[in-house]
Amino acid sequence: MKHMETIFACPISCRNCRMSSLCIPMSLRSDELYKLDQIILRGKPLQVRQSIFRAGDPFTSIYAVRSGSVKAFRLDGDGREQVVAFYLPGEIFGWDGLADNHYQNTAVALETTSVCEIPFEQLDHLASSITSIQNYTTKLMSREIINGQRLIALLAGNSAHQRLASLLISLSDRLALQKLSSTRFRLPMSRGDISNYLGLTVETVSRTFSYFQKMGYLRVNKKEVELLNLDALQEVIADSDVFA
Amino acid sequence: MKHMETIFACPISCRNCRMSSLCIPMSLRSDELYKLDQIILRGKPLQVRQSIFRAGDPFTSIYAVRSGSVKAFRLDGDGREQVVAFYLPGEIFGWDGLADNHYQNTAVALETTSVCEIPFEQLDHLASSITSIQNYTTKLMSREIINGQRLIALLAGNSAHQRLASLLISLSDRLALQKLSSTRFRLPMSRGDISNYLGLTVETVSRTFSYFQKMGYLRVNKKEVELLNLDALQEVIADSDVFA
DNA sequence: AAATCAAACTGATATAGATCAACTCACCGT
DNA sequence: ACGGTGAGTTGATCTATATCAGTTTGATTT
Repeated sequence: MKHMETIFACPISCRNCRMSSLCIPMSLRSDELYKLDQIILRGKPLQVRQSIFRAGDPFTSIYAVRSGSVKAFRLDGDGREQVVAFYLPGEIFGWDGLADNHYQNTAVALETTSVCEIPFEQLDHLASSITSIQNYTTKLMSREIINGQRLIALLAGNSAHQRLASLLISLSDRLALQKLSSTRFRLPMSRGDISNYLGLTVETVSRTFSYFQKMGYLRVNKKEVELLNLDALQEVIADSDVFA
Repeated sequence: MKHMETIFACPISCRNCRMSSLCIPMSLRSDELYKLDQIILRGKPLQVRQSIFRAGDPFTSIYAVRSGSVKAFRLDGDGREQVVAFYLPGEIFGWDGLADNHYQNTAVALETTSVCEIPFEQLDHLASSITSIQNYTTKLMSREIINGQRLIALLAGNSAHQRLASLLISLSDRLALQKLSSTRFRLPMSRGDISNYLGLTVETVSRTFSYFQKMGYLRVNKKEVELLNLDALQEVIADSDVFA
């Protein structure tokens, strides 16, 4: 073991993972963390468009994003894809596979991405002795339900401007959790992914970016964005046009 | 105990509940079911519009619909309500409260409704010794995540016709699980609830019902519907207008 | 450096569904 | 029985966003 550590300059474990304060380790004592660390699989980084799992694959594991980002989508009736979530570092995905032991979604890397694979059977076994793991995974699933419902509300009741503003604020908030800049960042997903996720066309997304820029709310150039006026964006979201 | 049973003509327990084959009991052996039955609270029926819990209330329990039906909605920014789910007999709701120990949604009865309250702390305690309960609740949450994602896909990528057809087919399928007619039933929710849930206006929902009726897909009168051509409705859903 | 290609942006036009307005009907209380 | 109230329906018009049609840009190949 010691030997291994001398070979690999930077052995990867939860202990030295930058995301540990956002991820499952957050809820664990040191001895518990050790046991968790033992079951986690860390493969080589994924390339853009490489899939982590595909809809229909047998469910084996949940995954945590270590670096990079992931989109999850359903294949809808015919073959159209419908993006249902984006995942950033520290976030955990794959719960959709649990209900009937097969993933319902496909998860693919949006950029060069590292994920931690957490075999569910082993996690579940750990959970039976470490209640904080049980509690935490349950909370994670509840959080996923809430996030889904938040998106449902966004899609059912909001304009294109509100939808895009919401996504930008959401990304901003989640980057802040990672101690990264919440105002200047690179969008990991394409305009096509954004429009699909928000139930709009690419043209509308593009025009809305242009509009926000014209209004001085942000600066945008391809995937680089700088949010210049968070309050204005919040206001876009809040403004139900009850009083037009 | 025996005494009690003589007083109440029909003592309510999971054992004689018509929904037991859809609900948690489904996964349990007889001795396990006994323990579950002990912790479940069964209050008097709720009247229309009565709430089971409200957004912000401390999380205590999950709930199973015994009879009647329930809508769950978020309060969005300002005070607008956004319906995120409908629950029918045998279905379980309240998972949104787990993440941070407060319900995110409000749940209200759409008609006279009986629910079983399952105190979560006690359920969780049971789950630590009865693994089938643990497994089943986890699957229920996963199912809730998937249902949310299905709705997201519906809202993001489908027309008014497709959305309403989807809801009707979903209700039909769920009624079939209850061994009720899947073609003739009473909608428990108002046009307003339907339109809110589907991200449409009441007028559009009404017109779409009329259109389906004109096409002979169904007969509708207020809340009574009779589905006359399931295949046609399925086709409405499937038809991506790739080829218009 | 030229050629190719995909992503993003922008303009012109079309349309699904929203909005505004009126009407019907069932139900409720008096 | 009689007005009142709210849910649902239907019609006329409006508009946010889709669709169609380029153009620009930057990356990749040759």
